Amino acid sequence: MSKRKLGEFEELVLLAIGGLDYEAYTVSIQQILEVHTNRSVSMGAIYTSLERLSKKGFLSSKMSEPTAERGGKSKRIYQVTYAGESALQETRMIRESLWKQFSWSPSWV
Amino acid sequence: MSKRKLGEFEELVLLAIGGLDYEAYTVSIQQILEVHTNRSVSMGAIYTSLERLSKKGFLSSKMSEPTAERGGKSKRIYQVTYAGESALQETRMIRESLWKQFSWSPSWV
DNA sequence: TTCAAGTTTATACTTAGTAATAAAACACCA
DNA sequence: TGGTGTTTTATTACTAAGTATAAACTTGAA
Repeated sequence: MSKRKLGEFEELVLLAIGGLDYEAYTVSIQQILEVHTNRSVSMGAIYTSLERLSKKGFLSSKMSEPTAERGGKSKRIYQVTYAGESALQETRMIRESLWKQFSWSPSWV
Repeated sequence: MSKRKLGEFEELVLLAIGGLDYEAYTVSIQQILEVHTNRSVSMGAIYTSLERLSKKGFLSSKMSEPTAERGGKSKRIYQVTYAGESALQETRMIRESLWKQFSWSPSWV
């Protein structure tokens, strides 16, 4: 067992995939992320993130059949593994426990 | 506006400081983080993070008076700025909206 | 003058983001 | 029917930003 931590973008990618029931591939992930974060996200950024997440065991994937539309080449479909889901839960817990203490006070500077 | 984003560790540091009312310096931040994350955190990691966060305008700081204990030199005390607080809120919102969609399904692999 | 409690710097490693290339499939027309 | 173009997607190579470790420096009380 090694590092198994989540980067900030990796976390968003995992969450996006978890919301895309069996239909998660680079383009649909990109769309979801752009909608939720309200900023543009490049395919390459997603791709490298997907690779790392797969290596860490947080994602599994398989190639789909090609579809009968123009340019409809086969996609690589991703899914969050059990390990991925627990990693998400864990970082969520940590942040929540810190938020409980949090109180913003006006600055003295 | 600017690209002011938060790294995963930067976010934890900000949250920790927000919970340490006027008493946040490197060592107390370290303690809080170790308690909440249950893993060891180095001073240097915190320090570089504090620097970046200050440059981004998410933290302000001042030196304290020395204390009367052995080795009690003056500490640099940090506080979350208004900008820092909103950055935290924003990333929290994004994650929450993604969690709403999230549903983990057993793998097909 | 020694030592504890801090801060700061140097450096290596990991994640994130950009840009460019490659490949698979359908459309369209000579 | 074969070739060229266009769309959709995957992949790789490179650069920038963030994270981690370790060691060096500073200050002040004992």
